[in-house]
Amino acid sequence: MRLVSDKTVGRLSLYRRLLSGLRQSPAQGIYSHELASLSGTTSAQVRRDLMAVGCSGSPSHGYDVGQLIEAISGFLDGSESQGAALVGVGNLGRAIMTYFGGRRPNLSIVAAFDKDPYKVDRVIHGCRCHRLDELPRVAASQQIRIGIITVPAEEAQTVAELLVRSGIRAILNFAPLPIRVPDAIYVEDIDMTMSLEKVAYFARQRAAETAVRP
Amino acid sequence: MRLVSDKTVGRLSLYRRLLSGLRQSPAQGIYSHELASLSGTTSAQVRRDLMAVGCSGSPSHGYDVGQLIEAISGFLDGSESQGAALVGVGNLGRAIMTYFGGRRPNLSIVAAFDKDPYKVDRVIHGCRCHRLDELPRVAASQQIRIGIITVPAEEAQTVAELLVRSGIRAILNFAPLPIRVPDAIYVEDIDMTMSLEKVAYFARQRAAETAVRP
DNA sequence: TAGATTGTTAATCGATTAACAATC
DNA sequence: TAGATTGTTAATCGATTAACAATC
Repeated sequence: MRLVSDKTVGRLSLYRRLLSGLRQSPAQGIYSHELASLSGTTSAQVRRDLMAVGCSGSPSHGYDVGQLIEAISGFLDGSESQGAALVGVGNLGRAIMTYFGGRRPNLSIVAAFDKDPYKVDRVIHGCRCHRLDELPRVAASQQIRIGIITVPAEEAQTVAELLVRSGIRAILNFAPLPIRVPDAIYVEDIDMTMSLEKVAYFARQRAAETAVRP
Repeated sequence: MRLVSDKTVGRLSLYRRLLSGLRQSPAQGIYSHELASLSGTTSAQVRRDLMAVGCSGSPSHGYDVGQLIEAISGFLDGSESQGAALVGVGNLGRAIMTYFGGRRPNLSIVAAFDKDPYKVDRVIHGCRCHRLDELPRVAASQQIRIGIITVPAEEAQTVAELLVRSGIRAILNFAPLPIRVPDAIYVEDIDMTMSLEKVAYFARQRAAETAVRP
């Protein structure tokens, strides 16, 4: 399979969800401009992304919806299912566990970790909560390669290093500070504080712009 | 104030948090490469961002930390405080409310909304939960210009349109589908499903790379 | 056929990076 | 002074956009 960019992978994830939600007959087609309109991109962008996963359409019928879903799934999911480890069973951590709870068979949170002894050994949303120092053992035994960090900022770096030592290859980081890991580890940051402050900035800016208009 | 890009605003938000966490003497300086190392960017990037908010440093002492925090705050926060409205008081919504609860006096969630009558009129994390149809009235009376969407995907578009009708200027969207709003409205998407699927993809890819190595 | 869409190449755009004189 | 950093301009890079022949 060809090498694709970070952004393309993200758009493919969105395309799949949009296509799955269509609920039209399997044989029906969809044009690139239709998918572009749904996903908020351009039709050229859509065609390029779909080409990257080996999909081709026809000028008369566009792309086959069922075939697209299958191709994107084959590209994103691979052959075997993947489990993720979540570290930090606070309010946010529990919400994330619920959010991803039993969504997809190919990708789910299979183990949670916390340093708080009161949370250990409880089952939250069908997922066992372990002691933090059991991470290497559990990650190895369950072949976990994905880590999710939902601990406070000051603990994020320590947890990141523990995840890396436990054999994790990619991290979804919710802590509001960047973590430093080896280049071989993929990190995706979700910095909600940054996002809210950006929104606040542009809300003020747009409001000022409108106020100036005659 | 000069016009800055979306990304610069995000980085400034991060710089401020990093600088606030330093806890060094107010008179002490910081070099661009130090801030770059903390934030995961380059020193040239840092200098360009700081120039955008009118900060200048000296070759001998770098940038004054206190002055930087003040300049970035002046740029991001503006003169008056802003309140945000959160729509969708589910697991994720409540976690977000806790997360941003009483953080900053300049920016906080001041009202929550849900269509579920059992949630209405309760106070969650010091924040009153209103009926969804009260959004226009509450937003107008409290001059709310920021909206946060934490409802399920299928309700996101309806809620987005209600927010726009209520005078909101910028939206933080947690729903896993893009929302369609007028160009004048700023939208920041946090698509956690996309992020997790990206992480899963690269975890698999990186694992495969390592496996191939001799 | 006519008309719209696909696949692919060339052009554009913006952001990042490199370079370097000015500064402390 | 010498050495490192700043501020600013030029070069590079990558991604997006435009263009257009091939296709149905």
